[in-house]
Amino acid sequence: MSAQQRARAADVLGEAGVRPTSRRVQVLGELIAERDDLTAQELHERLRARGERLGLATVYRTLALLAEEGLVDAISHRPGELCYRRCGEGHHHHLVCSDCHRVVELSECELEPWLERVSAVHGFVATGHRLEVAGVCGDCRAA
Amino acid sequence: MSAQQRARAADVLGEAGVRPTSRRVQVLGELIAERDDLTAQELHERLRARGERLGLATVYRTLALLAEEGLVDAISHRPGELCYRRCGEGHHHHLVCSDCHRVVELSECELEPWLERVSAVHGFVATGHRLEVAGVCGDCRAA
DNA sequence: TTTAGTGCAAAAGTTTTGCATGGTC
DNA sequence: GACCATGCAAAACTTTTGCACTAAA
Repeated sequence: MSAQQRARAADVLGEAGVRPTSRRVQVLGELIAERDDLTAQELHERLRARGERLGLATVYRTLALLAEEGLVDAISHRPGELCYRRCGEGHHHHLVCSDCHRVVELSECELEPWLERVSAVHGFVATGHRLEVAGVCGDCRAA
Repeated sequence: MSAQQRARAADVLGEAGVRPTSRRVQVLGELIAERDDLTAQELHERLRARGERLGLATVYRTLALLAEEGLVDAISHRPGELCYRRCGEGHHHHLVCSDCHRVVELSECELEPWLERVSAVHGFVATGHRLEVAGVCGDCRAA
């Protein structure tokens, strides 16, 4: 993680009104540097491997905070395991490669009108939805 | 769970080529009788409350088997917790009430063409998708 | 009799919590 | 000094596994 990423992470935290402690900067910075997603355990291992003596509980607490502030997305590919990713703003879904776990954001979500209509048929008012798309990316198909 | 439900559960198991043991009949019968969904723990508690001395591990093993055979659906509302439900055949999604957990099947899924198109833009080949819709049902809105 | 299923207990794995310590305003 | 964040260890919780025992084909 470069100094630039650390500075950007600190900025993001500051703008969100979250105190930019060194641990939070490290965790968010790591997610900013990562193209795909990471579990709390993976994040912890990476930072430990760099000589950081941070606790696993801190990683969990930090990720929960970042997710609550909307600074990162929590994605669940498999039950019993939450992954975190620094994503763009706004409503979107994820396209994930089953092989290499590469994540792509899909921002062109056209589901709302359909969902509202279908929900109303069953007497429901739709309040939200979660879509996860699995696929195989170009690199993995070539290999 | 009535004798009729038990008979139906045994039929369903037999048709799927799964040996209809008494435990499997009980677990599937319970899911057939339930309108919404149940966790393994809830299922275990219900059957224990009836005086059945079945193990929690058996419930997990049975549910995994039923899900693999396509006899029940595994739904994940919250990460870290799998729910099971006896659903209709074919591809569908779930509309779940955030208040009472009532589940409705949505069978009119029109996502495939859109997903294939959007995936291709990113070099992916879409292989599957999971959509969970949250909402509030009529009963809960009235209350 | 041979195989598959089950109960119980222990283990595994992830996530949360309690509490003392340390850092920050 | 007051408050928030952190490390560490223990606990909580869901799910899986090992193994002896039982039931079924």
